[in-house]
Amino acid sequence: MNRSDFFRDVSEVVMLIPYGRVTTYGAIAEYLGTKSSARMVGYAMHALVAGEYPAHRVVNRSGQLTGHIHFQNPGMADRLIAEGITVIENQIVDFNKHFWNPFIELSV
DNA sequence: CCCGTGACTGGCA
DNA sequence: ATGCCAGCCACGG
Repeated sequence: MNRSDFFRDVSEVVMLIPYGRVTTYGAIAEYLGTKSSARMVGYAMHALVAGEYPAHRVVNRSGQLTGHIHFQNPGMADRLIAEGITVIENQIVDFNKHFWNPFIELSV
């Protein structure tokens, strides 16, 4: 799998995240078979923010909006709040209640 | 070509 | 429970 494949796959998974749900960099990385490259998933997000992808639904393992800096206009938190998710200080409240697991939801 | 820098994470102290 | 550390690897200077 080359870089562009990876980026494309990441964008596909991100696109599948349901409204009002969130997932993590690691979950996506693991789903794509590159478990140890969660960081690359984060890197791939740069390309997605510019596009029509719900990149705001991807947070870190503890439910923190570590990528909020890369959003403008509606901030990352505002976009999530708009979807019914409670966010306090860049931290999602009841994170696991909103967590979307690619493995289970896409029944691999 | 080498080096520092991350939207990260699991494991272990 | 909390915090630190070593892998991780594409990019830009």
